[in-house]
Amino acid sequence: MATIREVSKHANVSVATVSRVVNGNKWVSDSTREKVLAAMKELGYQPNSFAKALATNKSDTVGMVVSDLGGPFFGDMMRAAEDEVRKLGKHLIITSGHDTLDSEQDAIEFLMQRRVDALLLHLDSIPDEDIIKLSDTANIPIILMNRLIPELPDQCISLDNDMGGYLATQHLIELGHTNIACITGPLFKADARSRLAGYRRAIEQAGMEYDERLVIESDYQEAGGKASIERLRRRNMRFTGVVAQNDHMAIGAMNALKMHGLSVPDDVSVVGYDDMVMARYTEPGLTTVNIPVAQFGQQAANLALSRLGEKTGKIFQHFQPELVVRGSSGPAPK
Amino acid sequence: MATIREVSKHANVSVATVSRVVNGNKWVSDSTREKVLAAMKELGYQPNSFAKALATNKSDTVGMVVSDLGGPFFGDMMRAAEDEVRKLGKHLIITSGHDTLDSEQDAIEFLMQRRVDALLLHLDSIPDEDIIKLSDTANIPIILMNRLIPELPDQCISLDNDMGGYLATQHLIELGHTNIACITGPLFKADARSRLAGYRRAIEQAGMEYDERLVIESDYQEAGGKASIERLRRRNMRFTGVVAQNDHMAIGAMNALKMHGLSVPDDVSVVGYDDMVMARYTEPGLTTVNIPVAQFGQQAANLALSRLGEKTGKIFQHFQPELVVRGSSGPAPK
DNA sequence: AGGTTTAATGTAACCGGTTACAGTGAGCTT
DNA sequence: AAGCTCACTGTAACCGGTTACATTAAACCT
Repeated sequence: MATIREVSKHANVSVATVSRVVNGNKWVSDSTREKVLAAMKELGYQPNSFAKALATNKSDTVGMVVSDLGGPFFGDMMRAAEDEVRKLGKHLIITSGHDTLDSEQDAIEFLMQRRVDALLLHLDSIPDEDIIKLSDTANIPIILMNRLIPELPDQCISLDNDMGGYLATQHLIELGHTNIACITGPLFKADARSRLAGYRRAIEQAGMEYDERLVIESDYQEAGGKASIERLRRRNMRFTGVVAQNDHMAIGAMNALKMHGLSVPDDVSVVGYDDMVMARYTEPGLTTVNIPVAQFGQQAANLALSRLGEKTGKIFQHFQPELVVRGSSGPAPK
Repeated sequence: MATIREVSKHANVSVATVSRVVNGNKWVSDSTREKVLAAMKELGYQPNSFAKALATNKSDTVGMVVSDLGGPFFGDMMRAAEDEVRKLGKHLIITSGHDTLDSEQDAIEFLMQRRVDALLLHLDSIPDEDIIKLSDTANIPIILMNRLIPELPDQCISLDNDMGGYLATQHLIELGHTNIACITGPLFKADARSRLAGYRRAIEQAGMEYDERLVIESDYQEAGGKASIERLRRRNMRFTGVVAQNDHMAIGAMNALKMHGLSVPDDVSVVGYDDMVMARYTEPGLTTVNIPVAQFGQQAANLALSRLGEKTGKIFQHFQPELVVRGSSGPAPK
């Protein structure tokens, strides 16, 4: 692999001149530039990115941590972020946090050691304080995706989860439902708490009473959704609507309801959250709340790049969810 | 950020000694090691990976090119590959080839410039010859995923697509179907051709005649599956079974059949290929051919690592698909 | 005691770029 | 013609590690 010095010998110029040509510095005469370009082409010269990074202390690399490299949710986010980053000739290094505290910390350390220029983080387990500390000590832009940390408002790309919970619940209320259950994610997660708050707000605003017995804390898994229906039945709670805090649980709930001979949506309406691919394919199609996942990735990347002074333009940081109505929700039975 | 020289001053030793401690070289006395470790901790020393890469000409990084960062197919592959790579303290850099020739070449060039230690490639558009050339010139391991290049058999992780096509078709034959249509992917792609060959083999082996009019070349998209059913009907072909070469097209086909008032599987049986997540959620569940996607990623990573001499053990390179029977296939109607 | 081995450590060149600074010569001013 | 710009180019230090080789001192022969 040819080095800059070989190129400089070949073209009869100094290394500084070659470097100038490579980096588009204007203080090079046309004839010299030609010579250098010819030599570069002849030797198949490719600059060594490590040497460059070492000398400039910049890696032209953006790091991203996601909870899970699989999963359609993150796929769209990664794709969108990579598009933005590569437009500027930079790389995206993606690592997985595997949804555990250790692994998330490990992933961040990994990327910091790689001296990424910025960090796009989707974290589930690391608490706010640690992120704030990281943001203070690391002297690179740190962007949080799908999370709102009050102390770092201008580094967050977030969704109004309260509004999402509200929309889902309000939809069922409008359809005439008066007994609406809620299956939540783990309530130590902020998004689950916000969605629940939105549910409660809708209930109370409609003049109904918030009944804790209709709320089941679950785990964001399909099996959890199923189990939640069983728990509701064992509590002898009457309900004609179910707001699940994600699509997995909603699908589990639908299956459990069917298994008990109940029809969705004739007997019970079900609303999900996330609008994952399968929501379109269930029978009936799942009414759910859409999250602009690709936007998260895109705007997070743009926010980071603008922090680095490499990009200008408006950046949207706070997104509103939208209700997607399909077949799983209908008028309340008489 | 502390450098190795600062640490060496702090511990009253030379840089060489610090380097030895960091890299676990045994020619260091216990007392010195203690001193150095203490100094490292005190200064919060983190080795600069670029300096290391520059000096050793190794990046501890494996590059991966996938067609699409979204899509459940690649998610599982990436996750499995990352797991393996990180077990050895290395990084996976993933870039997207976006399913186009230019973009795939670009992604490879990107990664080569980053001096990755090995390359895991899932390529759709780059022809065999170019890959062979790349493999010859690049002096790092190049591993192909889900592709079999005859000239590079020991660098390929592949699936027996012929067998997959055969299994799907044979399944319908066993159920008594005698008129079985096939909806293929773009036939310039090798996997589509192999799957079609398997279809034909099953048909002919059962003593039936291969009828070109029952074969529709499509595009691996849901809309394409739908359109293919329309074309079959316009051709006035009678069929009670459909073998689609991926799940997207199978789902499109199912929807089209339903739209024409036909029941799946009572009137027409449908078999897909890939066993994507949604195959479980359609109504009825989609009978399909499973691809061990995670295995691809895992074994590709292991193959690369073993080529680098960093790992030993058996590696599986050639996989057999398996039929997953769900509700979309049933006995042929009388 | 002198020579040899062995363990532990240090010195300095090197990896391949960037860039501050110095230097050169042509063209322009006065 | 001397002085001054200005455009262009070169020299060499530097980024932060690795590692071949030199050095040192203690231990172990015979």
